[in-house]
Amino acid sequence: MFNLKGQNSNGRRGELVTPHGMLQTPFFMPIATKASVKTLSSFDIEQLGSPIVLSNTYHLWLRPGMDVMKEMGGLHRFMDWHDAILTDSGGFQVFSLSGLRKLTEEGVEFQSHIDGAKMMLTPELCMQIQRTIGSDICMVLDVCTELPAKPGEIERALELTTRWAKRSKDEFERTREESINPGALLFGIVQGGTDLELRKRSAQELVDIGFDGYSIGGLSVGEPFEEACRVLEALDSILPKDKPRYFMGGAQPHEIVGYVQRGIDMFDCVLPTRNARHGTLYRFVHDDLSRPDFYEMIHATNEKYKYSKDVIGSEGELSRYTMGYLRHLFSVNEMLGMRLATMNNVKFYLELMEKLRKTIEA
RNA sequence: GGGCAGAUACCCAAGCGGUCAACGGGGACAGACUGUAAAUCUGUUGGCUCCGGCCUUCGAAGGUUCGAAUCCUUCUCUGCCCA
Repeated sequence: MFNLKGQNSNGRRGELVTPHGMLQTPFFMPIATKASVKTLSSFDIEQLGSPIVLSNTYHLWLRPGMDVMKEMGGLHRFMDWHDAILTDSGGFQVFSLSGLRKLTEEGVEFQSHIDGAKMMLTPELCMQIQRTIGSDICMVLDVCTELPAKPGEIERALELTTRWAKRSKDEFERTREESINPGALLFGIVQGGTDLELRKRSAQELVDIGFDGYSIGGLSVGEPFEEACRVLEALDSILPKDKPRYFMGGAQPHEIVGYVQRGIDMFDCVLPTRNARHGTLYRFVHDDLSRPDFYEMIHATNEKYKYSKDVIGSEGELSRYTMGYLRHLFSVNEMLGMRLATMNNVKFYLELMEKLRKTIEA
């Protein structure tokens, strides 16, 4: 259930109720693709204050596999995570593993990137897997296309996504009662590339089917920020006001500000966690989020931090260590460096969302 | 004292007459990363540059040659073996 509490030029402010807690929107989800936010424990994420993490159907399906997931009582118990979980469907892997899959009406035939085994992921199986995982917010299996795409490809992907969305919803309802998490939500995924007419069509078809929320997929795949904004603006009047809107896969902090202004309620992105592992840290520079330079990205590995006694962050664990120490950890490839950087960046994104929520309320 | 092997850029290490400012690693430096096949990938790593080149380099000093990191001589240093 979604409760839109207010809306203005700064964005939408709401509450999303899931079986594992009520989430204040807009919010950001750290990514735990393979049942772990890389380098962090569930305890760490709790400490950092995230009420939700995102995991992945395709990856958990391959490993540990659904027999393990079933035996261990679902992902919440498996990773000892007590708050909400959203699972992506594997639709992004249609894009990122495009060399290893074949699309048919029936579903996606993946050639496992691990052992090469051929595995068929259908919209129905995708729902069953997410039910077994015990996800709170499930995604329909969609077809995420690359940009630019060959003529007709975006349209075909969109149409297939819609047909799969219908099948997904039917299967989602069919499996509700037997599920370990019957109160889970199901989101449809809007496709259509950067073609506004296709986008509107995709959204309308999904709205006709009816979902608990609407994801905007197929963005953050290389298109310019302005182009993504146009898509969001085109969708605004079609997507129901009383349902949450989820921008899949993005973005950089200043882009998130722009997307929130255009009505987005939910985000996820690998940038904070991946960048952290690669030594790039986010930090606030100004309080005014309308300034494009309200934050900076620094390379902790840079020589200029060699003798730096500045602490990494202002509070908690991060206030105990210097940039000089962090730089050292990265130079000698000590895992703690990646962990501290990840904590810093996840904290940054969570704080960004907190600031945005306050901006809307003000 | 004698014999053999070797000395190449920050380190290791190719090269054995011209296409060599010198392969490949490592290190160092810089950058990229957007629903995670990602602790990954890319670039730079002698100096100067009007970006066409120019200059100085392969232990040292001489020499041979049109031309040497590559061949010769001597020296210095290192390792191994024999006395």
